[in-house]
Amino acid sequence: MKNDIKSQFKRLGLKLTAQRKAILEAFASINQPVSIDDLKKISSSKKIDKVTFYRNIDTLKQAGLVKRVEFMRGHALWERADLGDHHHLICTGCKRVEDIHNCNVHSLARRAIRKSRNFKSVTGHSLELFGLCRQCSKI
Amino acid sequence: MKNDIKSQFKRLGLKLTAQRKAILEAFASINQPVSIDDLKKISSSKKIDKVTFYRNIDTLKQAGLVKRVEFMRGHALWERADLGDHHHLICTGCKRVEDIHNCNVHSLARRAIRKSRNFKSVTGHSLELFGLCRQCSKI
DNA sequence: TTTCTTGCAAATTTTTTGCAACTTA
DNA sequence: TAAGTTGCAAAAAATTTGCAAGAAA
Repeated sequence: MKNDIKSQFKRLGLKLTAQRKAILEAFASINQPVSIDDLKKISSSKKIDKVTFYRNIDTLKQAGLVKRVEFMRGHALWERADLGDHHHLICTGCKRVEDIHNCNVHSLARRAIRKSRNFKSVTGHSLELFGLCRQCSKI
Repeated sequence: MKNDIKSQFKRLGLKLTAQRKAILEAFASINQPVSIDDLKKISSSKKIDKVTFYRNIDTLKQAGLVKRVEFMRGHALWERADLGDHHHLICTGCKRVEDIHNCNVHSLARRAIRKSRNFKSVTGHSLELFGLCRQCSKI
């Protein structure tokens, strides 16, 4: 069972179009969470309609290839799901983003479930730290 | 230095209007994060314009009286800031929300700052766990 | 009576939907 | 060719802005 994008797409009954290639390339070209608008800019040479981005992001999300992250910005941001479980330090000044690794949210999630009467399982989580980078904290 | 809302408002040069009272009452009447629309419904007897909600939520946020929480819903949710540092278990099925207490994000934040070359301080955080409640996991 | 707030209308921004034309497999 | 995908137009949803009338201190 191959695991490259092409096989993965085939398995899901998804067709590998030029637009999808461009979107995957856009994700591959940047390792920061991106908005629909960022994606549109990155692949601006291809003239892809914004609706196509919305629809494909949704498809990629269903397929488990991208994840949504929330930076309290009023619009969704997305990043590749194959970057491993990690979180972010986000500068509220300049919007700079740095990845954080090795935060064991899973043990925390297990404990939350154990303590809860109403919840049965945790299927996802979101952990983001907001702060100031060195430059912005000087201002 | 009194700390009731009235004094707090005065200190900030904010006027205590009927609309603001209604919004604070709406927040007090429910201990779940609420959207602008929820607030509008809760205080529907008062006929407050939606713009007034947006503007006052912003004011209350600046004043540190409410906090934004992100449940990946495509719109902002808000909750009182005086409920103590806690997080949420959110059912992706029925949208039920349960508070989680005693998650020490602060030590995690300290460690992230210590490890980072670029970041100086953490000023806020967001930790949400998504999952299924007992009822929704049966379906 | 000065300053801050509100409501209304309108604009912006973000996301979704319908449908005919077009690709991919 | 059949099934899935795209672009365009339009709608819906979420949020912001300008301004004159109104309320609070």
